[in-house]
Amino acid sequence: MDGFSESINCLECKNSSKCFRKLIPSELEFINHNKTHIHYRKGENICKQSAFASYVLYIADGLAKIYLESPGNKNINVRISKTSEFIGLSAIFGDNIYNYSAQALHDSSICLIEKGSFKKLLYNNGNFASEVIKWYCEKEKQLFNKIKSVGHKQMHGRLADTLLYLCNDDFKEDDVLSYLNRKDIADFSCISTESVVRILTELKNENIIDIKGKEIKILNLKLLKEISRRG
Amino acid sequence: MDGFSESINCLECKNSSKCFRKLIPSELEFINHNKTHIHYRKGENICKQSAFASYVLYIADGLAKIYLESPGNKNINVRISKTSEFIGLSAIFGDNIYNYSAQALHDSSICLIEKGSFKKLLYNNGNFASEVIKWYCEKEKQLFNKIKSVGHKQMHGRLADTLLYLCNDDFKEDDVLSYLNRKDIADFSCISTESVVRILTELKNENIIDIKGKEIKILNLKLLKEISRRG
DNA sequence: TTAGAATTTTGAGATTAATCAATATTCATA
DNA sequence: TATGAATATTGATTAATCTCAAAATTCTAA
Repeated sequence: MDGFSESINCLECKNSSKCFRKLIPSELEFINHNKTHIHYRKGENICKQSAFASYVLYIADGLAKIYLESPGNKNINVRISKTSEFIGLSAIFGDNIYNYSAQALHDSSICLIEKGSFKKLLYNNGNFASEVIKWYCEKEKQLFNKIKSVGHKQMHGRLADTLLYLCNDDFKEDDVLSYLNRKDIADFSCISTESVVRILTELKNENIIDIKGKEIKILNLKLLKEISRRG
Repeated sequence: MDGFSESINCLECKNSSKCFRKLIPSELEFINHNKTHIHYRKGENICKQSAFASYVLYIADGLAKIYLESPGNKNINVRISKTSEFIGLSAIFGDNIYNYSAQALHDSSICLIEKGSFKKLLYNNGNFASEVIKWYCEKEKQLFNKIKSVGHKQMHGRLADTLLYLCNDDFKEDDVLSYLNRKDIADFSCISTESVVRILTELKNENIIDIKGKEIKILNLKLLKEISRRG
């Protein structure tokens, strides 16, 4: 890791999450004194599944791939997290380890907030804690969708889900696909890389998507959604 | 639904969750005035995925199957929830609908807590909110495990995961399997009912489990865990 | 107790998707 | 820009799993 510390003040942070906006200045000051700030280069691991977790991570500015590791290099990509999102929040109350790994998709600046301090704020500020709960609600919903996709849909439906996720409006500005290869798309869909390639070609031939290298454009959203729905 | 209201006082509730123990008496009194209490018979739906959610549900006494519904009667069983657990917590902040369905496995008594009131308590009591976050942490971890299981493991590994879950010590007193049929086990593992039957027979022949009707006993835990690990 | 319904079990065949191997293309960098 | 490495693509084969059908068993309610 090639990280270096910078002194960025939480009170002046431009990329404050909704959560942090619920904090009063003295609380922000408190966070500010209990965090460090690290720069990660593209491709570096921001956190590793099963590693001891002393910090809650916060993407001050960046883009990260969140994934689960299983024996035999069988990864599952869970989501892409961007600026103003948390990584490893569950470390606060859980087993003290990260439940997933995160990798910087491009150079990213990450805040490491000391776990105990974060916890203290949650106890003292229900408003702040409520925002964190809100965040969990959203993520839980995403995970249910993933389970539905991977649990019962066949390849075409799964890949459609992945494409719909990655080409989602939330990522419009982020050019997410340019940082992902076919194996990444496969790991999102839980199918083999070869199958991804084959189905992408099919979808292209049917004019449902357009492919130029890494770039993928959805041409027929309605049909793609139908493929997702049918599974 | 054959529900009937009872007047059970939250301040005297024997099955209070860890969360509720963080509330002060006036807050419990507040909850008490903003909840109703309903009795569900075995097999009845406690909530339905996509239904409008005005309440957070709390299992005062009971056992429930939590599952995701997909088009074509393809259900996925997510977990078994028991006394002192919440159902539909995410309804508080999400789309105002339940993300999953819940069915009473035996006669169960459920508290319906008005959503707005629950929210108010979260805002005002960070201690309470923190317990809710803790609960989410646990559930998130379970969902990640499910994704790992269903995402890349083959039938044997998935079924092993299901058996390990259902025969878990947490359910020792609950006799969970007696309320589930082969289709339920299949829906937990995301494989076909026929495959479940076949693999159960294999596992029995290899003396890894013992089967007597619905009852399943794990004879060789180490080996079953190995099957789960190998996928 | 018994008939009918529902569930479980077994087998065979069809389908889906992974794996392996070979080739083509792209990328990074010397 | 030339070269090797990494990634992407294609095809053939193999393996995994589902589906369908039928039989056996268990459950339910008259």
